[in-house]
Amino acid sequence: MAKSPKISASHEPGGLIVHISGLLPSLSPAEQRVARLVVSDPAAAARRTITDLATAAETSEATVIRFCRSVGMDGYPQLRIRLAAEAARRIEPPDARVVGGDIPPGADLAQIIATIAFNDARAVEETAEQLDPAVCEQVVEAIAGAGRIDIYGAGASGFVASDFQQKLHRIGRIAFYFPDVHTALTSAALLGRGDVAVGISHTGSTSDVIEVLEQARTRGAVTVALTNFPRSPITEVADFVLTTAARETTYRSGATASRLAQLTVVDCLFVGVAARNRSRARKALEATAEAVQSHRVGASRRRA
Amino acid sequence: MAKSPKISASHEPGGLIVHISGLLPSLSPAEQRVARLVVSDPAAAARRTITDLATAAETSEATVIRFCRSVGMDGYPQLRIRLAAEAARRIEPPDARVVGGDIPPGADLAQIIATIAFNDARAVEETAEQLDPAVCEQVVEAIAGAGRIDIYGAGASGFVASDFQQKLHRIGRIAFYFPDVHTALTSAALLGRGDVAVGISHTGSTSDVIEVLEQARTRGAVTVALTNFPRSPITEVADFVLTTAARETTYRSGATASRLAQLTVVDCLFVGVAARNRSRARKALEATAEAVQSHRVGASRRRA
DNA sequence: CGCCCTGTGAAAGTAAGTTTCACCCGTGGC
DNA sequence: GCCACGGGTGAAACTTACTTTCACAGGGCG
Repeated sequence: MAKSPKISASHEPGGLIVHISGLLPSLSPAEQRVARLVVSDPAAAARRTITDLATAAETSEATVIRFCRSVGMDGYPQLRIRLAAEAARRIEPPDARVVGGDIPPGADLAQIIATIAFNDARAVEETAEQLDPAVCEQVVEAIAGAGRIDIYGAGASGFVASDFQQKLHRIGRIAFYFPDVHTALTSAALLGRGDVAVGISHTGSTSDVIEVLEQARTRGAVTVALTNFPRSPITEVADFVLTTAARETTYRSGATASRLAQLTVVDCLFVGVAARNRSRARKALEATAEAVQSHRVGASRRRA
Repeated sequence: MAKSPKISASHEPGGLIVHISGLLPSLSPAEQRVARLVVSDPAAAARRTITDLATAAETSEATVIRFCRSVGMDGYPQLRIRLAAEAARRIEPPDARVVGGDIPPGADLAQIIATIAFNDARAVEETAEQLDPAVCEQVVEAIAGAGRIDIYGAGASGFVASDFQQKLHRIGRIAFYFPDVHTALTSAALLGRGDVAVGISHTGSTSDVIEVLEQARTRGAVTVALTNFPRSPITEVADFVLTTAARETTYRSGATASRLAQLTVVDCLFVGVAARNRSRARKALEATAEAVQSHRVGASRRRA
């Protein structure tokens, strides 16, 4: 009854390595040698061929196979991939990323990259988490049914505004973005019921944007604010408020996290609007995609 | 040894899957079928034998081997264990989120938001993981020491280019961005040794950008490419190649993920450059921050 | 003393992975 | 329009890795 016929069948929950070291004493001497090698460096073992491992354990391939069966594997290849998986899992303590923190003066580039990426990704995730789908829904509806959409944003938020404008345009919505305050004011004055005005401001305190949004509101347009600060002035002139969740580290990070968060929100709105009218949006997108195709080189393969 | 003399050598630190999806468009059709299978379910692929995988991809074993070589592996067994390791690391299938996938037609807004945020955050994370700090370092050095920096980008990548320009400008570097090809070409022609040209193109196949970058290179400038595809044409005219890792879902997502990834890279470079000269950058940033302060309302509290 | 039983490796056998090669097909020159 | 060319491909030959078989060595026990 002893060992040859699969001992613990297929159930080694705690992890393969643990499992193996657990039944190490019940193995035959030659198998134990194999087991010790495997346990001491699973990753290395996974890289070896069966012959290689057998030699290292001073035994034959047959014994290695027997070992595989003893620990519940079908054969050597299976052991190998399980080992690789195991080894991969038991590494990487995600080191000391400074959550939302500053970047230490002596940091090398790899650290900087890790920190930035971590914060950026967090901003995106957290923004999505706290986004209110109900509000989004209403905004989407307003945009989808709008006669015209004006988008305002200054400085860094201007990029986002412009991006949003371009996106909406590509799916056939009539959208405008104005880099200039005066032009924007003029445009806002021409809005009316059934139109939508979107103001983007990270701080929520950019007077230009607030002013324009206010103008739009008095004209009867639905106003939407996108800001990081739920109680900032801009929210007072907005019918709907969408917030980002970027804990802007310091000025050093160039405010990219907030930008990413804004873009994510814009993307959600965009997809929401596009989803309202699948076929039309699809057609429009395909047409615009085709239009730029001619500016690509190497049409043969690298079409992506 | 004829055709595939290791292109991107041995550096796919971020993760094999990411690496493969980046390479995907540069693969031959049959190899692409294999790649897609592997990317869509690495764990399953790791369990298959080469014949099995070949059959599933409707191709021959030979092609699978070719695929292995194309992505930098020695052979199939190596791919297998790497895949297993990879699959193990990326734990937990985060519920029904369609990783890199499309958004189902019937999805409600909450689902859409979750999917988008997930993919966006992933793009940022994976991009950071696969960024080569050594290359970044060199690029940072070049930019930090450059007499002048030209940044090129068309369409969506233009926003990123513009953002980069603005960032560099804010820390006192002489940087330009040209929305127009002809102006850009003119500018490139005026570059020389000690200058840096950065070309941004998600596909890496935007002829305008490639052309301009090439021009810059012949003039003796250091050329840097930022693209999602490590083997795209743009890499041929670049001294340094930085890649993003956005598995662009469909056109529906409006290519935001790739934008975010690009911005993250730009942010890293920016912070890297800024870190090179802390005090000067700090002073410049403070000065520019002050300059826009007057456009804020409610100065008392919301200083952020 | 000899029997059986376990552990073992050599060798044979099978399956997996790899290389070679000829074919196809699209491209570009003549 | 023809032909040479070269990349992409799979069939088949080949090599290596894995698995099984088998014979034998040693040790306990009747």
